[in-house]
Amino acid sequence: MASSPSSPAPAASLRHRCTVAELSHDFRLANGRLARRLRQEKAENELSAGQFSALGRLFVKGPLTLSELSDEERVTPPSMNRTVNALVAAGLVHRAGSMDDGRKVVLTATEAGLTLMAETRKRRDAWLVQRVMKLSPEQRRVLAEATVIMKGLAES
Amino acid sequence: MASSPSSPAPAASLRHRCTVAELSHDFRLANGRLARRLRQEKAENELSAGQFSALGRLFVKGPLTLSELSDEERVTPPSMNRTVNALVAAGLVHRAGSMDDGRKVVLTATEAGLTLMAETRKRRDAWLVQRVMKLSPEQRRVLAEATVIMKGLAES
DNA sequence: TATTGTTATACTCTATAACTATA
DNA sequence: TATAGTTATAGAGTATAACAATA
Repeated sequence: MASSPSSPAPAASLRHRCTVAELSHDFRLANGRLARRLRQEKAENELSAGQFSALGRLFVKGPLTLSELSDEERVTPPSMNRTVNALVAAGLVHRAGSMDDGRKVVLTATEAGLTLMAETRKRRDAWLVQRVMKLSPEQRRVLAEATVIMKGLAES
Repeated sequence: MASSPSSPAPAASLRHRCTVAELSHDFRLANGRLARRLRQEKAENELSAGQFSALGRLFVKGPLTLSELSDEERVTPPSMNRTVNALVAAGLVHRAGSMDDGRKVVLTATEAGLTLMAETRKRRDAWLVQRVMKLSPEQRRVLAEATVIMKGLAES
C-alpha cells in the first residue's frame, strides 16, 4: 500500500512516509472493501436494505412519524411509505394515527421487529467476530481506537 | 489468518474492558456508517455505483471478457452486459471481439475511462482528506495501522 | 453438446406528480 | 392556503429464461 518507489522503509517510519492524501485514500478503500465484504454476509431470507435500515432506525430512535423517518433515512415520503407498508404487513412495525395532529402517523417497532433486529445484528456480527478473535490483542486495540476515530469522522 | 492453536486470548481482551463481540459489533457499525457517509460524497453527475465499480475493475485488472468481469463484480452476465453497454456508449470502455475465441469479447477501459477514474478518485478522497488533516498524528497512526488490519479482514 | 454473449421480460427499489385529509 | 400522508406512475438496476453464435 502506498509505497513510494525505491523506499524499502520498514513499519517504524510509516508515519513519516505516509502523506495525509495517501492515508486517506488507502483507508477509504479499505473501509469500503470491508463494508462490501460485511454486506455479503447477509442471510438471503432477510429484509431488504431499506427495510432493515428503517426498522433499525425505529429500534434506535423510538417511535417516529413518516416524515421524520423518511428524513432520517434520506428517502422521499412515498418511498418510505412503501417500505413501511412492507414492514407493517410483516408485523414488524405498528402504524397509528397521532393524537396531537390528525394528519400524522406514528410508527413503532413491534416486539417481533425488535427481536428480528437483535437476531439479525447477532448474525451479521458473527462473521467479523470469527476473524477478530484471530487477531492479536494489539491489533484488537488498534481496531478499538480506530472505531472511536471512525465514529467521529462519520459524524463530522 | 493463522492463529496459535487453541488460544482465543480470553484474559487479554478482558483487560481492555471490551469483549471481542462488543468490539466486533461497534467496529462493524462504525465501518458501515463511515462507508455510507463517504458514499454520500459522490458528485451527482457521475456514473452509477455498478458502472463505476465495473470501470474501476478494468482500471485495476486490465482488459477482461464479459464473463470475467461479471464474475468479479458478482453480477449476472446480462446485468453486466447492460452496464457495459452504458460504459461503451459513454466512450469509457472499448468492446472488441477476441482473436482467440470468436465467442468472447474483450473489454478495455479507454483513455477517457482511465482519466475519469483518476478524477473521481481524487474527488472522493477530498472529503476524507479534509477531516484526516484535522486528526492528531497519533490518530493518523492508528488509522494507518487499522487500514492494514482492515485489508486483511476484507480478504479473509 | 457446451460455452459465451445477447435479447426479452419481470421484479424491486426509489423518485416525481397528483390526490386526500387535516390544520 | 399549507402540511402529512398516500396513491399513481415512471425510471434505474438486477435477475431469470430464451436465443444466437462459436468451440
